[in-house]
Amino acid sequence: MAGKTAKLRKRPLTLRDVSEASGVSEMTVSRVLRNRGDVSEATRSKVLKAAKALGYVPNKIAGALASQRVNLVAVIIPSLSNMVFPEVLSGISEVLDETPLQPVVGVTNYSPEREEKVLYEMLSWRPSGVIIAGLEHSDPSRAMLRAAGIPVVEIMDVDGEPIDAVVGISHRAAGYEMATEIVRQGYRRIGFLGTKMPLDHRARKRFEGFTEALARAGLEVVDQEFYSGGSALLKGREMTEAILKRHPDLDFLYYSNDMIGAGGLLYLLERGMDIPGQIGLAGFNGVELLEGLPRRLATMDACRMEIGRAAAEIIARRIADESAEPGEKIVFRSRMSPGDTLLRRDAKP
Amino acid sequence: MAGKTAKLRKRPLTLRDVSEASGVSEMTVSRVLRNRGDVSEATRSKVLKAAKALGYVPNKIAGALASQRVNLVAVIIPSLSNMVFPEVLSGISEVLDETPLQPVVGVTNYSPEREEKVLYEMLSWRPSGVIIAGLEHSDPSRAMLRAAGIPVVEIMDVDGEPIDAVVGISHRAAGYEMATEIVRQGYRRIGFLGTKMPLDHRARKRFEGFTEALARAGLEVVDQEFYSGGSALLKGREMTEAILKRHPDLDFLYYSNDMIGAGGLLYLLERGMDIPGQIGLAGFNGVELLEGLPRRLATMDACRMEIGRAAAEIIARRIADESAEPGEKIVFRSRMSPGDTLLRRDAKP
DNA sequence: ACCGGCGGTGTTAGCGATAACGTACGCCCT
DNA sequence: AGGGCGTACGTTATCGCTAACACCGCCGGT
Repeated sequence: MAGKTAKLRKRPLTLRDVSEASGVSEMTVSRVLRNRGDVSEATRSKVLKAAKALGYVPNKIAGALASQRVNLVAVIIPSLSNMVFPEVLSGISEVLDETPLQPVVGVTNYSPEREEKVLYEMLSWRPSGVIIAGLEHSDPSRAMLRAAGIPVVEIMDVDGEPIDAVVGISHRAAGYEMATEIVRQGYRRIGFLGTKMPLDHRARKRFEGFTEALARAGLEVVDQEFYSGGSALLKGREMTEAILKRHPDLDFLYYSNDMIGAGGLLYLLERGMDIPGQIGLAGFNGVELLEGLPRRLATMDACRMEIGRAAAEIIARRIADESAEPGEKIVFRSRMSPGDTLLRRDAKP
Repeated sequence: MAGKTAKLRKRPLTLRDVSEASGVSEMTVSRVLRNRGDVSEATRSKVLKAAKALGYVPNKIAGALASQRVNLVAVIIPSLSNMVFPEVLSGISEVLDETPLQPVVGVTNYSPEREEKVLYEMLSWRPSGVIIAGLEHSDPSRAMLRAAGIPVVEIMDVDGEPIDAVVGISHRAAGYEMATEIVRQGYRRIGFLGTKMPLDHRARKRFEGFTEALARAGLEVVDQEFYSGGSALLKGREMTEAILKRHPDLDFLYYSNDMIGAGGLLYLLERGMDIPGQIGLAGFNGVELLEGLPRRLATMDACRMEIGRAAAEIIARRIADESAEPGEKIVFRSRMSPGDTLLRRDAKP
């Protein structure tokens, strides 16, 4: 019944094998496998049967070289353990799933050198487009992106000079808005807790926007505390303890991300602090995790899924239509969610 | 000074452009760019200068086709939002970074159909090896993996029939061991809370091992509660509330993962329950997050990083040395960490 | 002086697929 | 009957790179 199906072969299968097995030319097999061009139903099924029997998997390497087309989109992000990026990725996947395009992910660990290397590797596969986190890249990286001659979408952040298209939120504005609200609610002695990473430009921009708004109100950050590595939740606890030890009179803590914010929240609740009366808290990101906490931490949504979707849509459009305009810019508005850790004295009655 | 560097070109750059710019043959350029074969220092630097000036990025598609070598390792996992898999990935990356190999990730969302599709796509790029989560695959998937003629490492789980090599822990044993300890500590009315996913075979195996150990002690799970989707932490709360409403007399809750376990823990602490006296809790995975919680949840480590590393090492070895033995099997031992939510009455005084 | 060997470079022939064009055949219409 | 046309295929020529070998000085040993 069987055939030479599972036989251990030395030479890998090619179109030729399928063509011989089904008695038609390689070209016809190629047409069948790609659903392109006219093939009669009879030969189509004959070919498909042969291909399946042999267990043939087309060689996209050869296909891509011949057709000068690669249905890959390079997606370059700093980290996978941040929870932010997997969400962006699923936004991208959702959109690309409806197209022939496929995302390929590269991770830079927030290192410009690695970014450059990863980018080089990815571009050497001649992807049809690039989605890359951030607007800050090394000169060689920018040069490569420009020279690649493919659509490039920089995501997450819009505060800077894009290479081509850009989709994101203004982190500077997000920090500004949060500080404004904090001040409006009457908090005055404000501490900041964040990552040590000088290369997390988005966290930096949030902080800059934050201090700018404080300055406008004649305030400045009373004290700061930084961390790197380790369990963010635990670090949030430790940093909160440390900063309050130095300044027990702080009445607000602004965390650069929700995870350390959550750690701080748990710590303060255990201490029986009055939140948000005695002390207010806020983070950034709107992570799903927060929903299960004893109190909802004040935060701002980073629009992760939307950013992913929008970026993928730009890429898809640009690839489908060569003449589409480059340089598109989409700015999402980060929504504030005050939760239970920020006073809510309404401005208007 | 400049040159025709950033000129907007129609025809993409090829080796030929570099070879013309530097006055040597394409072959020599190829040798320089790959650091292979003897090239004099003079021509080497000449070529490198020209390549850099042009902004040339080699075309791996053509290279791979010509050399019949692709330094990609397909990594196929069910999900990125599970935290487990990013850790496995970093284990893999760490090891592969020391080799010419590069991981390429595909995500299946726990769907066998998607797994099959993703696998097909990846194999069509002719990777040098495959690392794939789980031992359960559709027949066509197994056939493809076998027919690919490349090293295959199935990871996470060792309870089943591997295709080639396998690296993981026994989830059945992990469930068994946890149940044994729970019983040994005197708990008797035990509830189970887990995911609804019938396709998470590892969670299922843990549960099977768990009930088997209970059966041995003449016990069975008193009640169960399942969820799917949404914030795991929140679901953990809700499920805990639900199951205790039905059975207020439960004295132990076994969660199929740490995240819902953490939700349950927070819920019970708020209720002022005596943990682990009145009720004990345990999860599975050993996620970093737990370190920041008010109490340390009892859990078992899934050896994620080690699994990633070991799998990558097998792949690297097999690719470096064609004659290396296939079918290797590495079983890690999942370590129990009783934390603060499981009584600790030692067996021996 | 001759030869072998070696470092350095060029030549030739694919790798496995697809684009573009070519051809055979049947069918309808005049 | 013959022209015109559309369908269903086959042929040929790349795509950009590398393996394998050929080549060519130049060196030192005998």
